[in-house]
Amino acid sequence: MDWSKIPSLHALRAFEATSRLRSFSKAAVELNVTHAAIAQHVRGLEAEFGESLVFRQGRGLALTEQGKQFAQTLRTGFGEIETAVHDLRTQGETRPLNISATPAFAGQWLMPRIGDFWEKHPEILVNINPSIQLVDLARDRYDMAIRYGAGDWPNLNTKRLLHGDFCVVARPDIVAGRITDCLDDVQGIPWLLEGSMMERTALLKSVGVDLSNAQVKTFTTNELVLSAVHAGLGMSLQTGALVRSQIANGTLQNICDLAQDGLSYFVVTPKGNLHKDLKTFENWLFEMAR
Amino acid sequence: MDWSKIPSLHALRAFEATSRLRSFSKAAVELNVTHAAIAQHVRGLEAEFGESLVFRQGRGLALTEQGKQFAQTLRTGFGEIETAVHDLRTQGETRPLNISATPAFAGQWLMPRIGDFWEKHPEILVNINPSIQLVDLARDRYDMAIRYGAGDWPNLNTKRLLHGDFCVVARPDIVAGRITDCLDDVQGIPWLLEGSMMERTALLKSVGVDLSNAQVKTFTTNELVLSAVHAGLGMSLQTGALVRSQIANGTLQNICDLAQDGLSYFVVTPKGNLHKDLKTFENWLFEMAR
DNA sequence: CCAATATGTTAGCTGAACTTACAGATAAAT
DNA sequence: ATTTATCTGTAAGTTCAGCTAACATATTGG
Repeated sequence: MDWSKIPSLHALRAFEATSRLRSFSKAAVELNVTHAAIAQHVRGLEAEFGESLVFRQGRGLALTEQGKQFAQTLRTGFGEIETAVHDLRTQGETRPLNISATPAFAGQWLMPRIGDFWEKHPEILVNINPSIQLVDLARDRYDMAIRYGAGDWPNLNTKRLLHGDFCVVARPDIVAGRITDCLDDVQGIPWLLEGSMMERTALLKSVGVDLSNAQVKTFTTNELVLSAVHAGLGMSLQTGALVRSQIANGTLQNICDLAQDGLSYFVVTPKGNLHKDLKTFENWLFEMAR
Repeated sequence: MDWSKIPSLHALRAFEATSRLRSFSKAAVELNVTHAAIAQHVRGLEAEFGESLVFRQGRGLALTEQGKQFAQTLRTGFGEIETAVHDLRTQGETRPLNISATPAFAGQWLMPRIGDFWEKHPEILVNINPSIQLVDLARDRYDMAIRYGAGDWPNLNTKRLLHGDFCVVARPDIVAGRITDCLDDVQGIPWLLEGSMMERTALLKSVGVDLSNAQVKTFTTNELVLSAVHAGLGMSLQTGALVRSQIANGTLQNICDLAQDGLSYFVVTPKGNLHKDLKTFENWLFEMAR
């Protein structure tokens, strides 16, 4: 497109408005400038083209034949531009943020804090969907996912939110009187585990816990696991970040930290198109994680 | 059209070029600005809409889904604008100026000076058509007429070019030795007149000249009248403006001024559509008339 | 590993776009 | 016929949107 042959867009707009309203003064009102600005633009176009576009008719203006044809095509052009802008604005109307998160994260970390976000941003709706699966952000129309892993998912933006350190917790009275570091002094206390957490059983094995010689109870969700822990039915392996506040307020006892480099909670967003409120929510997540 | 809801046209243009070329740098070249200007415009649009429109992809850019749709409609709009400009330019290609003038004006005043116009504006072609009739400018496709009269022709623009004062002239030797003001001392010198000039005979009668008692010779055109005057065959009534230069250089003697209010030579142009070179020619005419 | 090419970003500059102020033309009201 | 209202015409002066300059960072090709 050879823009060097096209006059000022402001001038073309001034002429288009003039032609539609048959008046410099009315065009000035529509464009929020003075009639002098409009007149200068239109006369400038006439000078540039070497053609009359408008002429005086009584108190108002009329268009020459060339002016009429010119204005008609310009109006179509500016009309398309207006349509494009309108369509984009309509499309950008508020729809909720769709967030996918692991159930543990959603239940243990996010939901307890979400009240703070609602208070700070009442205008932003957030849908939180607990899922243990890696959702396809584009296909399933998620704006963000909180994932646990190494962070190397292709074609996605990833930012580490929380380190994935594990710890073993139990209700304090269950381990009362036992003085020992880590797992040496918890023989006989049942293990409470989530059935699908193969990684966690692997982790326990790697630090010497022989689950085949231990009393193990499994549940379908980590929520149930945590309910059983709170009920004093045993001890459980949990990610530190999720239970940090309960350790802090004394409802749970941290028996043992089990650091595991490389696996963390990540904020995952799609490349390209981003929800207009995504950055706001993301900033809030990192603020809460500090 | 609510322009307050439409962002900067410069920004929309920057985005359109970016989307078509997939590059800030290439868009900058097309628009003859720096890549920084383009980047600022596009990011400004994203901020205003609260939507991502482009994202980085390696060294270049890609469009989001919304960006693609937005760009498509904008391209149509700017395409129409380009078409409008191109059509107007094509239409305005040079054609000659068509000028109608009275034969006397054309022959005595305009043609002697036209060389100056040709020299100053070799690119402008001018067709000069001598006619004693009032041409219909629109119907007969004249861009301008030089008319003699009161100037009150309806639906036309009129500007007085030359005052219509008359004078009586003769070759200097024809009146040598006679010392008198105006017509008292020219008894016996023949009158040389153009056959169709009823107004002039009426003017002479109104100042006391009795043509029925005088020697009168008539010719078909004013050119022939002036040739006879230059040949020393008599005296003639002429419009002062047409013979002023010959009086000044001494080839003719001004015997008498006969002022006649209200009738003058006018530049007459149509309302509405004007030839692109008309103003240039008109300005030159008034320059010559000073 | 280095060079080339592209985008990101901010401080500072400037001329296109505009305003101001008045004049002139035309139509409506008195 | 005169006055008032409304519109365009125009030139001098003002201003900030649009831009450049300069440097940083990211990505790709050699």
